Amino acid sequence: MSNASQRAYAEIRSLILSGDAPPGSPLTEEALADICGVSRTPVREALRRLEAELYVVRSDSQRLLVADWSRDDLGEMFTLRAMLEAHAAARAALRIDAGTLVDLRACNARITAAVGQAEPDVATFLVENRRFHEIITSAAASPRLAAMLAALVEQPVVRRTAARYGQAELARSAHEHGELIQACAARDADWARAVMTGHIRRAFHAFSAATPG
Amino acid sequence: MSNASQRAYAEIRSLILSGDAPPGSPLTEEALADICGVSRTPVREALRRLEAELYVVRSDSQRLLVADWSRDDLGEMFTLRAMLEAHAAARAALRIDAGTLVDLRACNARITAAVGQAEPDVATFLVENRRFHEIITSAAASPRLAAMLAALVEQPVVRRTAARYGQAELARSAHEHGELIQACAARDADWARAVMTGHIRRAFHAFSAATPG
DNA sequence: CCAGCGATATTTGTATACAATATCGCTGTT
DNA sequence: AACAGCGATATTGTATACAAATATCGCTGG
Repeated sequence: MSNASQRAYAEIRSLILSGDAPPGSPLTEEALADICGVSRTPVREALRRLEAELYVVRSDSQRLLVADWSRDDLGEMFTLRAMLEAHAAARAALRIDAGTLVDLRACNARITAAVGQAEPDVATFLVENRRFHEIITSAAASPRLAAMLAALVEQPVVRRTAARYGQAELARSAHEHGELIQACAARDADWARAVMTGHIRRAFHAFSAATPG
Repeated sequence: MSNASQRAYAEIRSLILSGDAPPGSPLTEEALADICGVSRTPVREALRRLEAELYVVRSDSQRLLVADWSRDDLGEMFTLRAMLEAHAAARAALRIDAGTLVDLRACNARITAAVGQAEPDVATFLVENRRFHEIITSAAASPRLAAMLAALVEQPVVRRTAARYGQAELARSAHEHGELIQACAARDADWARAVMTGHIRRAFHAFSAATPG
């Protein structure tokens, strides 16, 4: 997937996640091509990928609609993410090298600094938190796992979760990251798995509490 | 994905899984278009999907190669499949309806019959085994889970595993299916999860024993 | 004989044209 | 007024043409 396709993918995905293209609204290739400033061909490739990732669904005969994620869907996404990311953490604990461990510590130091103040820097938290989880996933050294997780980690979902977190919860999140680093340094896969499972499931409950309906 | 795209997908996938296109061999769009009797456009769509499912990988600049699955890759695939399919079984136990339970029993009755003889009918076993697992996955009622599992269940891998099984192991497999049906009928998610986990992991070890290198 | 380089050829990426199919609205009939 | 049938329109699916990127191979110079 090269230039135009990737831009189309990012653009359409952003339309969906920002809410500009609300659930159930139709996505026509030509309109998207206009918006993205490319032809239909790369738009189609982007749509096929979004379809595989269940961001869009096919309605009665072939028309594409923005998918509508129910409360149950979101719960299932969090559960799958908890399973897969915990598995990634366990693998990472067994495989991570010293240099990556240093990166992880540095990353979490930035998170700790961002949330240590009375008025936490949520923007930095979001960026570094994402990076932290990416490092873990990458250290798991399983492209298949990484691909599955990529379609499961939604920044807007994380954002809503973080918005619900107060300073205390953000700090606890950073603390859990620290414990995960300890588990990795100790090469303790079970420990890492348990910490990550709790980490994600707590996020799920915070998200649920923040979500009406 | 309509007619030509789907045929291209099935055709190329079959080329890869049959070994006609061995690991590492290059896949050029035009050649595949000739083989499939369609133009490059549907071939490209098929390749994008195969790429997402990790059947093919991108080499140095943009050329596509048939992926080479290492022993570790296969182990990771089995582990992921065990996790996800066990999760599917747990969900299925909570959601399955009476009619589907009847289908499941009928399916496993055919499996039991096929493997009950001294000379087991492996072909029937393979067809009905696949159907059995599909029913469970479908009863889990999670399109996301179903999509993830679809890319993980390789018929050639299952075939090699079954080929390694003797009559006793095939019969045990059928028995495990029966236990899974019991767990579902009892609405016992933990039981279903445990049975499915063991079921897949045993298959993995049989496969490993059958695989040189 | 080998390294570096450039022309050629191959291959992928993107746009566009065309075909097939479904949707929607209109008209005419009952 | 309601509905069937039909035609216009919109949308997707496929093929092809062209552009850009990349590899291949032969040439030249050392």
